Amino acid sequence: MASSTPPPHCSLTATKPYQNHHFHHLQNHRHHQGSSSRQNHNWTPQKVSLNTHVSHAAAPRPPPPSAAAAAAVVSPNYSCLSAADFSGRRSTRFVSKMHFGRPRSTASGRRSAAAEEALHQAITCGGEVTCIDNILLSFGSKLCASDDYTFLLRELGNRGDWLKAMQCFEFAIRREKRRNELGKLASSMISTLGRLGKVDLAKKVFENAVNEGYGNTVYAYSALISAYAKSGYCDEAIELFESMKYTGLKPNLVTYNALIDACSKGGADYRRALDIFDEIGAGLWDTARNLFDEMVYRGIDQDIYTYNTLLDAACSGGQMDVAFEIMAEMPAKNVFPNEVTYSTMIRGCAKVGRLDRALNLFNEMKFAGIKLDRVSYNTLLGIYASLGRFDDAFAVGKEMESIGIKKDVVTYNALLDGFGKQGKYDKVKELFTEMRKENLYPNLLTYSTLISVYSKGGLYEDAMEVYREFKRQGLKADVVFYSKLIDALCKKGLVESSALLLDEMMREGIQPNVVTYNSIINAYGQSETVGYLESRMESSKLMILQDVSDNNTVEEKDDDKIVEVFKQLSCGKSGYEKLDQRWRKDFRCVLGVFRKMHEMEIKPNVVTFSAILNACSRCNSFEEASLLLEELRLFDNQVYGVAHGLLMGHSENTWSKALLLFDEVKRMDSSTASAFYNALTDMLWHFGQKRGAQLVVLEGKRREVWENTWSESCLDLHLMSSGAARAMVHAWLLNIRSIVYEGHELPNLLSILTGWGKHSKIVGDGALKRTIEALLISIGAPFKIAKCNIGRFISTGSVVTAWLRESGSLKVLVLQDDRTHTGTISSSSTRFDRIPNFQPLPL
DNA sequence: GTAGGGTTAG
Repeated sequence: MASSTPPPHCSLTATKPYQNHHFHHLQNHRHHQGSSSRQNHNWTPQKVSLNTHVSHAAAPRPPPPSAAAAAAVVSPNYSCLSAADFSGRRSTRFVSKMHFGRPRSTASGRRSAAAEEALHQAITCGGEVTCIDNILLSFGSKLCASDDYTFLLRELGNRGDWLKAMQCFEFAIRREKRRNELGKLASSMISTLGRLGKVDLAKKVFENAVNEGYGNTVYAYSALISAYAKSGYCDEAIELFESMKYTGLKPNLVTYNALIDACSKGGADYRRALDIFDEIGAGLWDTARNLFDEMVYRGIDQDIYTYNTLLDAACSGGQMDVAFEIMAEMPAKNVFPNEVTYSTMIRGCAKVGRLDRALNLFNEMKFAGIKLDRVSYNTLLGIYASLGRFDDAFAVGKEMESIGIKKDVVTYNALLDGFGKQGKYDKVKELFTEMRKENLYPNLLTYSTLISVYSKGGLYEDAMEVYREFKRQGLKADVVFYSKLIDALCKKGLVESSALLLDEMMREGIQPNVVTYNSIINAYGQSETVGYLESRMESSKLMILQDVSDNNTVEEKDDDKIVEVFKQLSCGKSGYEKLDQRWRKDFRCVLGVFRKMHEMEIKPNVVTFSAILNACSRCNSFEEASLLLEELRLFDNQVYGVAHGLLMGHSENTWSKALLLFDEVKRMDSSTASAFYNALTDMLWHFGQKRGAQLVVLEGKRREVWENTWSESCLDLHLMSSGAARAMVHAWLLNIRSIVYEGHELPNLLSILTGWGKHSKIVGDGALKRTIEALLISIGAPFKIAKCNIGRFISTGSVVTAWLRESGSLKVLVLQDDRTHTGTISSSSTRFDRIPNFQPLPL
């Protein structure tokens, strides 16, 4: 570890990502952009007419009948307070977790029996303004000091009821005079609010506590830093940490742990409007790591929390190699991996597609004698389910039940998703019935999974039925719910219906995010028909949505746009086929969507870029595609400049810019990176820039975007798109050719693997295989399909050698660009001289 | 006062 290089005296102010942050006095703490207008600055519980729960969708029990009404009663200011709204990547995830509580948090048995009883009454009371006060008053002095009250705060927090917790807190501080106890209460309240994502309120509690003279404790600071961490407010966390210097408070281990957590989770914040490749993890990872080193420097020992937090940072950034290194160094520091460590690592592996390593970790865990807990089991089961290995998944379910952990909603959601992805709708229905028989209540995730599964399968009536049940439960859709549905409909070419839903979600006050828009961009040209662009819609028109209610008969009038959409779809008359076709074909509308994102301050990311390139690949007009890319350069010259330059065959500066871009991509996880290379290569290949495509693909190989792409005897294309794969076949054969001409022998058996094709979710879909088969035939390469593996082409070294020695083989293998910077087909050697890395790579 | 778990685009 980097402890050999001591950090500067105060490394925090010297480190890069936030060096421009100056200390602001707490009272001047700036507000989060976009949040200040929604924030209720004058929080007083008395002003709120409140009912019980604030409609947290993932409550373990279905909300009481009044929940929907309660959600409506609570002022919109409150429902918008959640930090989840600010950052596109965060959803209900962190909120839903809170409801299950943490068993360890109840470890302290210091509460009195009166506290338990008070809690019970608080939970069951209606939530009227005075009810908590009355309950607490009735217990009088039986509730002792901070222990009982912090218990109440925490338990109410675990149930998602921050309003009652706030009331309880205010009651307690009114009656408490000791500064010490007041400080404990404040820290506890801040922590509770932080866990529920109510970071603005947490900050107010903190500031108030500081002003009143009991908030200046390292506990309160740590709690607020942690609250910032949970909502992704890295800058604020750091600023607060730095402000501790001026208070004479010394950060301790917990403070550091929370701050590292903030750095690892803060990258999702859209306010860090850097470039489109500034994805999570990458930038802030250095900060987290520096903090770790700073702890070493200051003599603060790391504990299991520090390590698990740091590992989480590495894993969420897709940096699994680093994560494994860190994990390996733990025992030397006398910190031993626990089940949290393992589930963090396993999830990290699964995220970057290394399921083999994930499964190995499970074995390692068992070997190390670490018991799998609910999280670990669900993680394992989820991996199997996502792979379609249902026997294994069920075996895991059996095993967990055998040690007394019952299947929960998470378990079922994983199974439903897995079967749904494979199109096994009967099984989905069966499982859905089963989970209810087990008295498990479907939650938002369950419903959104089912609705999207059914929509993708065209089972619109089933989708509608589930949706109605979802509404009856009083659950509220969120951005993911809508995005999944929009994506499902886009994939069916129902772009207009998707647009309708986009409109509807915004009317509901749910902001689409980058994922929503990426789905829509991906829909362009999805099922391209012959001919193109006989009509050009103004891009702005795209966003004007039609009102389908006209098409409904009066008695069917249903005041719900989603139901209407399903109704129309299930009748098989969406009424938009014509429009859809137009939209589909008019891929230039992508620009309109892009502009819309810009307007809405939704930052495009690398997936947007890949989606746009894929849309280009589906467009038959070179002029249209190049024009689009050129216009997009106004938004991001680096990224689209490279794409445009390569497409136009500009070699002068383009390649050096491309290399810089590839450096950026290198920082991402492998599946994101390979999607980028696949998309770029596909587009270049599609428009005849085959040399360019090959350069890109070789650069990707050099940077190990696709693992173990080739050896002398085997070319593995299974992670590649058809363009990338074809460019790669040429490169590999040229390389083998050079081996032959150098006088070396080829291995006896040569094979080309295609697998099931790029990101194929359909078992047995051999699109890539068919493409490669056609290519091999067209160049006359003597390969044939292996008998035992239909995704594999094989040949023998001698046959291939003979073919490569034929006079024509070089000509068919060397790729040309249709367009070069001079606009003419010049002699190839000239062009190759201008572009580096042309020579087929030696092995 | 601090750490891990189900969903969305590729």
